[in-house]
Amino acid sequence: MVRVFIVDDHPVVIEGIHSLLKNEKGIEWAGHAMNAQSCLGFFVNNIADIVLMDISMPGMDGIELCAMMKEKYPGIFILGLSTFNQGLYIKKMMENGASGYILKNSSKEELLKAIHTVYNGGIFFSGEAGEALMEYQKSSITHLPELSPREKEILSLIAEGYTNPQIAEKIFLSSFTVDSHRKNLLAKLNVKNTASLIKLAVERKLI
Amino acid sequence: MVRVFIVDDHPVVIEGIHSLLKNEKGIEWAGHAMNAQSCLGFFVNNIADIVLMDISMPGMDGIELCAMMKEKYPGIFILGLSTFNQGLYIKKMMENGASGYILKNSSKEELLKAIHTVYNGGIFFSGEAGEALMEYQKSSITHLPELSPREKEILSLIAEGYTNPQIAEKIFLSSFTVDSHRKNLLAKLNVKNTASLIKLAVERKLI
DNA sequence: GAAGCACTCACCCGAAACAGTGATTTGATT
DNA sequence: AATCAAATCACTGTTTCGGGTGAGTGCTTC
Repeated sequence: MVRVFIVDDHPVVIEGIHSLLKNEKGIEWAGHAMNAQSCLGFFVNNIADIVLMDISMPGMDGIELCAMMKEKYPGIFILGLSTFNQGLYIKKMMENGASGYILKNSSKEELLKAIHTVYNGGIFFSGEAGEALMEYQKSSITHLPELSPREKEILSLIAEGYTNPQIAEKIFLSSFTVDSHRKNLLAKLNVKNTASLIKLAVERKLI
Repeated sequence: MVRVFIVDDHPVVIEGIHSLLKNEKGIEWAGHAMNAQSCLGFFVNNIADIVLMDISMPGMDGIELCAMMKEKYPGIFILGLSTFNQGLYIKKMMENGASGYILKNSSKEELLKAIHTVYNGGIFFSGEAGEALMEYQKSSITHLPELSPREKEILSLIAEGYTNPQIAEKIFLSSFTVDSHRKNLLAKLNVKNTASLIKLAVERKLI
């Protein structure tokens, strides 16, 4: 019997997850709290195996609460809970001892899988959250050099499919100049051709 | 019976629209949420046909929420809701799959017309921004032609920055063949060069 | 069996991109 | 005053891209 507790400031989420789990065998509903203080209060006299914890809450957020809970009760597994993929927060929560992270709009199957995985000492990420974390790490490792206004402008025009001579005509420059900027873009962003330049630019929202 | 759900952080707006619709035959009040999280929570266990969605909300805004909702529940139609013509936001919301947009101070008649239009798969706009955005919607609705497996493979390799000869070597083809596929990609997707090809591919998640 | 599509290969040619090098001007910073 | 970065322009190559055209194979569909 896995005792599940939930901390979330949104009644609908609590209700939603409660109703997903209430008839599930092997799962016992330990209770819920709507903020960090209530959660800490609950665990003075009670216990649970898994805490589903919202990452963003008024007052103390999930990241802090996660650290406190793991310090006081190292045996309790914490599963981060959020509506959207935020690589940075996911990473911080993991650093503070969480065992995984799922999206609030996960399916019942995914939720149960997460709970059982974590209960058995595993790590669980819902697919999209895992991707977000990896994406975050990828982008935080290599932080991009600043592009000058002119370079951004030309980058956008390249992405729209204009050639050097066309760009030159459009913004009243020599095509040599456009070419220079283009080469600088390749060098600055450390890519070898237009294809990878545009891929990087779109993925990293440079345009 | 059209089931209508509303997401808005202003109680007055919820109450106002509720009272406009509650005695309307053919309309069923599915419920309301005051933020994106609650909305997503609601749809874990419930369903609706139309979601009236405020464009600007604390936390996750309507634009993000719209994208998530359409991804998870493609059959639900979303109608943007705003106090005035916010061109940029409306455009983004349409890009994320909304079916239209109405002003909060619309008349009952206009509201009903919007609901029924959208419920039947149409696009509805109130306000001056309507015409321009309809035009926009037409172009973004154009669905992309299917790419063959080989084409997808080569598209990915192009995006990774490989040239034709490099791709040819990598997958044991003649560089002429790779070039043929490349030209077919440009033709099929109706773009004029590598830059716009890759931009389209990344934006539309072809790779 | 004809038609259609995916996949393959081939060649020509002009345009564009990429590499390398070097230079001047201007405005901000120190 | 000296330095630095951004922005501008120029020339010379080589490589790659992109347009056009054509053709053979194999597999599926009608």
